[in-house]
Parts: sequence; structure tokens; C-alpha cells
Amino acid sequence: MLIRIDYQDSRPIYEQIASGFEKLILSGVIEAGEQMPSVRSLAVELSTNPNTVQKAYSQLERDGFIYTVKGKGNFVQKNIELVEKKKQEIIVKIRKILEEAEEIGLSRKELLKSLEE
Amino acid sequence: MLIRIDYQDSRPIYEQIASGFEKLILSGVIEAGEQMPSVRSLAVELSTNPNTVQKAYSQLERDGFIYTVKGKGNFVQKNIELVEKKKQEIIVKIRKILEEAEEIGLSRKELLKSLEE
Amino acid sequence: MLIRIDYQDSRPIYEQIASGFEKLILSGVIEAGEQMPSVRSLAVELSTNPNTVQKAYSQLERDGFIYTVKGKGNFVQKNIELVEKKKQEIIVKIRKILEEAEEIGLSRKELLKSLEE
Amino acid sequence: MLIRIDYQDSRPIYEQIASGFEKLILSGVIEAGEQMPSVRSLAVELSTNPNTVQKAYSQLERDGFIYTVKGKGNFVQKNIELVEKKKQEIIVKIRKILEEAEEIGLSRKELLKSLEE
DNA sequence: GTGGTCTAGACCACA
DNA sequence: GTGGTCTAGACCACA
Repeated sequence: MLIRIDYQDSRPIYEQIASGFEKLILSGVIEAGEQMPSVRSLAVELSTNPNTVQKAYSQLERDGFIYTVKGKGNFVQKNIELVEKKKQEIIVKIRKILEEAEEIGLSRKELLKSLEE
Repeated sequence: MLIRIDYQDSRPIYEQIASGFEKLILSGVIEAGEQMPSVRSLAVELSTNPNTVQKAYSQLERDGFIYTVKGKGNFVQKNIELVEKKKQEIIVKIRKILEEAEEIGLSRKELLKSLEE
Repeated sequence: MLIRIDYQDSRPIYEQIASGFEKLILSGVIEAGEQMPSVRSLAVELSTNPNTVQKAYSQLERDGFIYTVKGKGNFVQKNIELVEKKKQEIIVKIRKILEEAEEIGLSRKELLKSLEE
Repeated sequence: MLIRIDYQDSRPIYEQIASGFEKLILSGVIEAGEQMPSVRSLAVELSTNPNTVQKAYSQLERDGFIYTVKGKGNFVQKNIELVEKKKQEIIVKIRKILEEAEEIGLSRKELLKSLEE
């Protein structure tokens, strides 16, 4: 069972499933070309609603992590650029936080220093 | 008009109001002891419902930014520790992102380097 | 200035005034027969609304701490039983808390022990 | 019907609901992991408004008694530390009362003795 | 079905 | 006037 749902987590279940697979794909645990578990089997495995799994898969497809072959299933995208793209996303995300910190008078330099420790 | 609601923003209105004031207080635009706009006047100004403003103010009070004097209004808390507390929150937030980045093979060092540029 | 209003205090202002005088009377700082400050002068002194002071005085009268002489003012009641009465009130108050504690499985004995330390 | 609203009670309805469940959870009547009644069903049962129940549940969540799973419902938190935390709160509450009693000349020792009877 | 947010409007305590 | 609570009812995201 590669994915685990944390009911204490405030994020919706579909979000947890999607980000769980995102990590597995980006870290290489699931390899390009590999078939994803079927929507129904995963729903059973996670004791959740098929609609929820479907929503997670749609999001993964939209974000370029998987692709659908009608009648066959979902497959992991071979996309070496995914990690690079994610890296840029992370940088943007942190930059935004740092900018907000500067607006309230916290120096970016100082924050970055605290992060290195 | 110090606060502006962005209807494109996915965050709820009360959240936008609360975080807007949080910034204004932390940056010193609104000073300690100053009176907040009344629930009703702000609701009119933002074309929103008094209950929504009320919810924002309750959250600000719970988080130590303002306090209520019954029958008089809401006032900005004098709390020099608020900025330090916020700083810690920001550091924790970024640390969490960096940890997740490491799980997918992105080196923390490299990310921090990119942020300095 | 015997009474001080704490605006950070969540209790309403009239309540703070009343309980402030209650303490002063019970501890003997203000003696039986002494005249209370006039409603208006106290309102000025505390920078508050005369209605608020009036409400505090009404409550003090209702609870037997002061009495009103029309055209003359308010006077502290000579009532040696006030302290005894207050003591009973305090005991009842703590008993109620202890009972509620027992309902959730906290032994009264144990709590009282913690209090002695 | 585990919860009952007392309209004579000066506490707001949402507060009565929240503290009612607090007791039920702390005493173990409602067990960890159990699902709370839905916001709507409880509102009907208590003949009150869903918003009022919602407010009570938000407070219970903020205080660590329950957690929300989006689209599923609210569940009782498994937190063995809740009773210990409540115990500390009770002790602080009584200590404060005892201190106030001392200010008006009532000996703490004597009060504690009266409570043992 | 389940919770979360919001509106429109009322009523109350307090200053 | 100021905040706090509540009702009735709507709409949305999520499962």
C-alpha cells in the first residue's frame, strides 16, 4: 500500500491521494510507463469513494504526471522535466513567502540564514 | 481603504480580511492601541456581511492581534512578540517545504542557493 | 484612584467596577458608612460612561454592599456578614468545579492535594 | 439525546453544545474515533440553527477535541492528553479563586478545609 | 450526505 | 454606537 490517507490531515482526501502519487513519481518509486492502480481497485484499497480517486487522477493528469488510455487504464508519464518543473514551483512558493515576510519587516537574508542552521 | 477583497482569491473572505489586518498590524501600519474599524462600518466599506467581518475579527482576537472591549469596539493589541512569533511560523513553513523537496531528491542546499539569487 | 479598568480584561467595564469595589469593601479598605464617589465624578475619573458606573452601583446595591440615600449619595453598608456570605459563595463555586471534575473522572481528593502544594 | 440546551442558562447555545460534548468526550461516553452527529442532524435534534452547531464544532476542533474530514464528517480526536490538560485548567481556575479569596482576608487553608467536608 | 462560507436581518448586552 | 449571538436559507466543495 503505497498511498496512505491521514484522516487527521485537513486536506481533502483526493488532494492527499494526488500529492502522494506526485511524490512517488517524482522520487522514482513509480517509474515512467508503469500502470497506475485502477480507479476502482484503489478506491477499495483505500476504503474511499471511486469519485474521490477519479478526482485525484484527473488532477494528476492535468498536471502532467499521468495519462489515460481509454479502456486500458492510467499510466505514468515519461517526463524527465517533471522534477525540474516541480523545483521551479517550490522556488516560486518560497519566494512568495519571503516577499510576504519582507512586507512585515523581516529581512530575507536573516530568514535564509535561520534556514541554513 | 486599507483592506481589499479579491474575489478571484480562493481563500474565504473572512480569511482575507484577517490576514490583511495581520499584515497591517505586523508591519506597523496600524499601531498598537489603535481602534479597529467597527464591524458594521467595515462590512459596509467592503460590501460584505457583518457576520463575515465578525468572523475575521474573532480569528484575529484568538490569534492575539486584537482585543475586544464590550460596547466600545476592537483594539490593536500591543504585543511586541507578535513579529517574532510570525517569524518562527514562517521558518517552520519553509522548513516543511524544504523537507518535502528533499523527499523527491531536491537538495536543500541547491534550493537555498537558487533563493539567494 | 482605587479602581482601575483593564481594557484587555474580557469582562464588561461595569462588572470590573463592581467587583473592584466589592474587594475594597470586603477587605476593609473602604469602611462601613463611608460615602462612595458620586456616579458622575467616578465616570469622569475612569473616563467612562455614567450609565456604566450607575450599572455597577446598582449591582453593588442589589448584592448588599452599598445603599442609596436619595439626594445624598451612595454609602457602604455596615454588614459584618458580607465576608461570611462571600466565603460561602466561594465554597459553592469551587464545589461546583470539583463536581464537574468528578464527572470527567478526576478525583476530588487528588485535585485538592494538588492545590495544597 | 446526549446534549440538552438550557434556555435559562446564560451561556450562549453554541457554548453549551461545545462544553456538553467536551464532557462526553473527556468522560469517555463518546469514544475516540467515533463519528459526531452531523451538523444538520444535530441542529434538527436540538431545534437550533446549523450555523450554531457549526460554531460549537469549530470551537471543539480548535480545542483539539474533534477533527473534520471534508465530505465525511466530524470525528472524536484520540488524545489521551486531553484529560491531563483539562485537569491543569481546573487547578489554575481554582488557584485563581483562592488567590482572590486571600485578597479579602480569607485564608486558603481554611477554605480548603471547608471543601474536604 | 457532509462540512464550510456567506447573506440578510433580528435581538440583546454594554458604553 | 459597538460587539455577540442567532435564525432561515442559499451555494459550494468533497465523498
